[in-house]
Amino acid sequence: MISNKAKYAFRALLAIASAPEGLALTSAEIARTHSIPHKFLEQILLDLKKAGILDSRRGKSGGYVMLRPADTISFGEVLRLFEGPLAPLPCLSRNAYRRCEDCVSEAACEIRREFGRAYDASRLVLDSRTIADALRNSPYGAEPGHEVRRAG
Amino acid sequence: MISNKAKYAFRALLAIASAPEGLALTSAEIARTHSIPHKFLEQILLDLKKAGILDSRRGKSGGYVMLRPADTISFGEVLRLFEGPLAPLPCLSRNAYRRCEDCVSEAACEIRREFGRAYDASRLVLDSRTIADALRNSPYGAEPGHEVRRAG
DNA sequence: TAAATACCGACTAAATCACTAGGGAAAGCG
DNA sequence: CGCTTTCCCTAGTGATTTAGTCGGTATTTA
Repeated sequence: MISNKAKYAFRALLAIASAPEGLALTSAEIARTHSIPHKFLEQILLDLKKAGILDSRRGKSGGYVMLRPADTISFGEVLRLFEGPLAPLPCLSRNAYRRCEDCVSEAACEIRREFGRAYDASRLVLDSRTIADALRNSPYGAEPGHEVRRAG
Repeated sequence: MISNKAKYAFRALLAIASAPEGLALTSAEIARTHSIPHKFLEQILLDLKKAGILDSRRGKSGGYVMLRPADTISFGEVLRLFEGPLAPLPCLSRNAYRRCEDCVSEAACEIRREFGRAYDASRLVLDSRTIADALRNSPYGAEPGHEVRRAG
């Protein structure tokens, strides 16, 4: 199970990415429309900003906008931001490799091998699917403002 | 990351499954040879017994043996035993379905859809690969005693 | 009967989760 | 300037989970 924090981050990102280009959404607005505790959401948006995913403006008519285009932001990247390494074993993480204590041989470890298969499978999805993809296939959702103009 | 508990469970299971048929391994033995805290391992083996995966004998020359054959025990089953539902979202779990609070529409939820893809991919691996599979493909490991006799 | 083993319940210290509290800093408006 | 609105930052807190430990009981076998 992913954390609420990560889930909130995705909700917020999807909202910001699907807003008309240039229009900043405030944390209060997003919190209200998506039932996310406001102060908690502020922290999350801050993290997304520090990660270089969002940009922000202060003061009246301030808020958050996308910094990078939505089609360059994968689910895996965001998930790692809030959950840490996604690998089921430390010895399978590329970013945060750590040898298992008491591991005799990684090459011979059946557990590593089997979980490696599972991890490969899910990583392939998580690291290739982007926020833009998710919005594009959405049955009701708009396409992201950064990619395609809405008809109107 | 999976818990130590689950990792210990896999180590112990693989050890018991690869022991000669009928030979019971004691918790102390497994703990020693695999660097697992003994009392902690006892709890884990108990859980595996309660789940109908292992059987046990008490007293001198007691220990643990497989109850079900190793090729009927998937990694997913064992993992669920110790980690609870594997689904990344409660609304994606078949066994332990729970609606997300504040979910307007599951069909329209982009997060659910994308994580559904990732979960499908890893579930396919985890629920199909068995303890026997893991031992069979092991470069150094023996084949499980329950399946095939060792040459000798 | 003694030793070895599985079985059982309670406890604990540390970490993580899901927030809340209480501000400060900057931008814009009048 | 001062006021409001927003983002920004740090600390704290109660509940839960993790990773065990501790101290024993029950059962089997030699």
